[in-house]
Amino acid sequence: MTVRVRIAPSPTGNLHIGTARTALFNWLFARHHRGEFILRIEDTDRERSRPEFTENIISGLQWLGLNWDIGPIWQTQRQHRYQEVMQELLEKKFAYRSYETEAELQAMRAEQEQQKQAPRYNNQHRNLTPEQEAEFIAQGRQPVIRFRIDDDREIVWHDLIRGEMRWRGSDLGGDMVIARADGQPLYNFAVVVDDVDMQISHVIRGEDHLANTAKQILIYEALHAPLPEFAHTPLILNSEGRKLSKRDGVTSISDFRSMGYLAPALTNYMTLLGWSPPAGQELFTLAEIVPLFSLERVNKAGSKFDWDKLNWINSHYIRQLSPKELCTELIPFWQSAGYPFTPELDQSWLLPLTELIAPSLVTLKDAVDLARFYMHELPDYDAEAQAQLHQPESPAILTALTQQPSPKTADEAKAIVQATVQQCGVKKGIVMKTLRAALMGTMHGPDLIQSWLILQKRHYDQPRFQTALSLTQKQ
RNA sequence: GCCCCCAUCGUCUAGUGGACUAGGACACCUCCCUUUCACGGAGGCGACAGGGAUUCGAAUUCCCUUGGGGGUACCA
Repeated sequence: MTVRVRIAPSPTGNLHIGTARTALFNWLFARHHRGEFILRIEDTDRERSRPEFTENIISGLQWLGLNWDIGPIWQTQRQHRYQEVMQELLEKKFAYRSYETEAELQAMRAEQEQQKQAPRYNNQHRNLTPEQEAEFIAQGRQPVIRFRIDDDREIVWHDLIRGEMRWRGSDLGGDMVIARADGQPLYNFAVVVDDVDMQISHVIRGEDHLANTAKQILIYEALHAPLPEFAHTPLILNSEGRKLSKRDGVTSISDFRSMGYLAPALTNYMTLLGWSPPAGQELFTLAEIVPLFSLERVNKAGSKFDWDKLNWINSHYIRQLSPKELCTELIPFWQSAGYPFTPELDQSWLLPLTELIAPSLVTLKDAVDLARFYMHELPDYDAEAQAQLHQPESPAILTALTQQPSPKTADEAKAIVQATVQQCGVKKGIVMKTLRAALMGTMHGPDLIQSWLILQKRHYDQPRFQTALSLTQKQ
């Protein structure tokens, strides 16, 4: 059988990490089986769908490297097809027009709730006479179209992740609306028409669709269409253990990107949420997962999103990059921080700087704070650094340093430190601390010798010694 | 309320009746490296929700309880 899967996001928000993970699993499944992956934009909800969200979804999938073979296909472009199938269902009496007003439906639900019953549609318009229909129409009512769901039906399917699934028709809430009063087709109907037309072989989606699958199977049957395989993946949960939603803060792929997460880190982490490789390794590229991926190894239980682990994976991928590659990633972050530099002209110090701070980066954005000390002629001297500069031996050490030429190499820098140790008769640690305070304005940071060499290239070292020296006098 | 799903360290997970005194990863703690921070290296802490049943033997099978989650739209 030819494998053909799809990701079907609705453009009512940015590309959500849950959608992205479902896309990822579909993509991996398609690539593993040398099948096809389709992108379908489910924009039947016209009030909530926005073009900018479609834009965000498409660029997000591209950025993650989840390329599709067919699409994007917009559901709104398939209106005529839905009307056609709708007509067929009406003619064959699988569907009918239902004339309740919103208020009547609400009243029905309220009464059911009061009687501690499950809210459901009571199918009261299932067999209206032509006269009754004419009466409703005369009243100006706009009908929805409902699909018949027989209470005594049992729906059974074998889920590729969950095994045998069984639903009673009576638990599906009565005849379901498949088209609104304005004629717009609704999700459960449009999905089936599309999946049938597009010959989708495997429907892989989140477990929040379990009940929808039962309903959709009924539509497949009415259409005499072959059933695809179904696989319902576990959900990504927030720290409270609930389905991750927009309200949980950062959940869209574009947000992760602007926070400085790398695409390979994100796909690696998302893969680990609910799936594990046979051999147990945890770090792998998309290409490495493809031959290993199978739905059999997908978990049933939901998994909590864990920033710590994502951070660890991201820092791993950052360290995998060459200084040149990493620098290219970092430049946009430095630019939006407003740092004054010219990417092409300043390679001589941007590259060593990148190499220097690379081990400290968890996200690309961390480079903004870490590079701050090298971007302007003078740093801000924090309290700790000032305290160090107020030490009795500081003036002598700094004076000695100002009398030395700026070092061009690490060896020269170390020699200067050594000479200063001799000249001032203090321990090396004292010289290093004073040097760090004077050069960096803070007592913590990347390797001091390397930092000095970068500052020297910019001719920032001597001005900093001078400034530090003047600070030793102030109280 | 009703229906459905799920249940191993704090978190992600391995485990498909004996190789389990339950393995790995993240986080956390200790030590080493080091002028500092980070990286790296070596250790440590830490889990089968509870109760029955099946079996010579159960984390693994079955049942119940408990707990958690999802769904229950003229959203997707």
